[in-house]
Amino acid sequence: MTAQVLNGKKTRGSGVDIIQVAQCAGVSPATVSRVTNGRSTVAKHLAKKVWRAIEELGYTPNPQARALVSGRSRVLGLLVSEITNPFFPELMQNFEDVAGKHDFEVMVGSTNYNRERAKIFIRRLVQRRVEGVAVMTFRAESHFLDELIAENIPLVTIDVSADAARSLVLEVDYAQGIDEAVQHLALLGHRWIGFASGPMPHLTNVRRKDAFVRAAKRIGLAAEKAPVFVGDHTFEGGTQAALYFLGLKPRPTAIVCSNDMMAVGVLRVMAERGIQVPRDMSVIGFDDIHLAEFINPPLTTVRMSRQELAKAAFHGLQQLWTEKSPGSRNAIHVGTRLVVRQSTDSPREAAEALPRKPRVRKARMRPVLA
Amino acid sequence: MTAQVLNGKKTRGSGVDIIQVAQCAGVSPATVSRVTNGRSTVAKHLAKKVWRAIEELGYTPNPQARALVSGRSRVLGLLVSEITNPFFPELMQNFEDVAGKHDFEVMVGSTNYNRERAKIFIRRLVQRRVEGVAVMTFRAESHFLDELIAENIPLVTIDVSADAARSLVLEVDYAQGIDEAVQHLALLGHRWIGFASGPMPHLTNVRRKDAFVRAAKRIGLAAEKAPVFVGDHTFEGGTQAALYFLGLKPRPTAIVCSNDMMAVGVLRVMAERGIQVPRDMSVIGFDDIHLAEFINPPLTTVRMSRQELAKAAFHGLQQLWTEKSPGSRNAIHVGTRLVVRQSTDSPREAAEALPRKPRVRKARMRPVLA
DNA sequence: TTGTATGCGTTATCAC
DNA sequence: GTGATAACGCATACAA
Repeated sequence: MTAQVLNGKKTRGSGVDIIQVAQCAGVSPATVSRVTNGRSTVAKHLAKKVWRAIEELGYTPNPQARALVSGRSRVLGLLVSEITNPFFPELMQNFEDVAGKHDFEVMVGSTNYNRERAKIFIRRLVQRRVEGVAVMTFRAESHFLDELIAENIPLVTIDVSADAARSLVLEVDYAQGIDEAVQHLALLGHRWIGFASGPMPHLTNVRRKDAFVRAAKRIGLAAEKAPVFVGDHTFEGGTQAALYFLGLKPRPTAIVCSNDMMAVGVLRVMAERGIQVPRDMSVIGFDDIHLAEFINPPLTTVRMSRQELAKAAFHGLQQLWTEKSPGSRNAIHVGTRLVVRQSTDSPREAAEALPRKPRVRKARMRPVLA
Repeated sequence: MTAQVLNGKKTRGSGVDIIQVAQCAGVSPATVSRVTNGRSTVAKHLAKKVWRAIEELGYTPNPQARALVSGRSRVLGLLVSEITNPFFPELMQNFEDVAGKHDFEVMVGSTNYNRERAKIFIRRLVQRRVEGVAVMTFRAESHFLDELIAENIPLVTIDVSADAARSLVLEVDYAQGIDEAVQHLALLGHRWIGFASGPMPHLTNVRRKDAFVRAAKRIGLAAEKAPVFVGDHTFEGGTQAALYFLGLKPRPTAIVCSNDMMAVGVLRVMAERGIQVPRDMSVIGFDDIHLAEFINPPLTTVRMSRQELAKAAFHGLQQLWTEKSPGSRNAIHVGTRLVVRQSTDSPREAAEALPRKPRVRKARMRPVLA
């Protein structure tokens, strides 16, 4: 029963429109519009009166009318690959937060690695006239994006450029965190480290693996033949990787995983086999999903900041909006870093085998053979 | 370079409007509108021609224009309490899927138990003229909803009614699954079972706890003094609960938790103390979050179906839309059920103490004292 | 059954 | 700086 009828006219929703505000403030609708849009060409005292009227009437501009006349929907798209992967919800929230601060709404869609789902979602995006899309899918499934590209919608992707005029790529520095991970292990005394990779055609996984191989080489460990198992970034992939490494003749003393879910799978196998982590085997993940600190033992992992990623994605879109010529565009850099928890330690036989670098950060190095 | 200029007029976005379609099909705009809106009052052969024109020109109706003239935004709101709780992303996806099938977009917001966040999000909802909101927050924070109620926006809540004209409540049948859980434990031979509750003023937690107490009573176990620890539905709350139950004089042989995160906390404490689950302690969770099957050991838990919940929420809104008189409205029922995994087993001393029901489903009952 | 005309609430283009 | 006024793209009341 909140002033549903005003001026003999039914009011729906917020009910009050720009004309009523104008009347109440004693100005023209145009001036009200200028005020709500932050145009600086309005006299102070008039703006004041307009704001007062807005306050008094509880006026909120109608977004659909605005969008219609301005051609800008103030809606963004966010495409992720699987919402059940804890990495993404955090990313979504951070993206929505930045977007919201700039008065954008965001449509989120999870492909679940399903081509059809992606297509349907993208269709919805163009139908709703989104002003930009962040494709946070870590896959080069750019054929999904054809419709977006055809509509000339600004696009921000990860790792691999969309090959479109109005697009921009976020370059994740995998090497940074993976270097830290390998050095961390080397310092602990590990000399034979396995890498559980994600599915191989995907660029992001190639990069993670290459970063590992280079890091291992650089550290002087495992020469060029660091053992690599190609999994699929799932829990099951992790169990398979664990089984593979456990079967190796000289068994690795540590496993670095291409993502956290695989690390969780590895942990499960170790637990089932009675192999203590980290005493008998060190494990490192990648992503730092929420779960990483709740699993047993808490997972040492490489963190890729969701907040940084979200901000970079939004700013990338901003860049594309304000950009005149699609020329001088440079990729946006996103860092990674190691987070040490409790799934890494010195290997049991390490202390005497490697007496040369006894100094390890914390006092977590165990006494010999104890 | 996709037909950006048509008829000497710059086309933006999908570019083609209802008038062009009308011309192309040789009918009036009104007829095109009737066709796209599925009005049955259009002659078959004309509709055919219209569809052909739509196809040919790649026409998609402008949602903002539609919303403006019809007064219906085709946008819904979804409010959850914390996006990092794996329960919610699944719920979100399911809700978006149902909504999407009916041509609705959904704005999701996570309060993170932060009053200010909720307020801000709700303001955005009314500004965007959402047609309905699903409040899946499991809390009676109805003061958040005042603005929604004042705008007379259809509201679906969980457990506790919003006390608004156009609202409806989803009644989750906690007792159903919790009964199953307690009976499952009783069948395994447990007679002294602890309950780790969520924060107590909240109705949902009261209901879960009451369901447990009643189930325990009904089963004839633990008389009326089943031990209850009031935690806070977080991982830490779970560790505290575990410590509490471990300190009890006759130590419970099983712990039922009010949600999965607490169960995960319990599991962690058990692991740290070297207490084997399920051999030395059985643990049951509630929710069946994704993580439940990946934790060690996989968690026996009560599943509350996200899909069922999402569908119920949407159908609730539909009901509110089509409803004439806000009278004959009945709550929507949502069930729960036990999912048995590997965190439950017979207590060690059970077999001789309770010889009466030796038959347990799978062959998971251990030999006495082995 | 189909077409014509009006209006939805706002921004933008002009004059002033 | 400020105010009229014409779009924006569509649904719909009404006329035919």
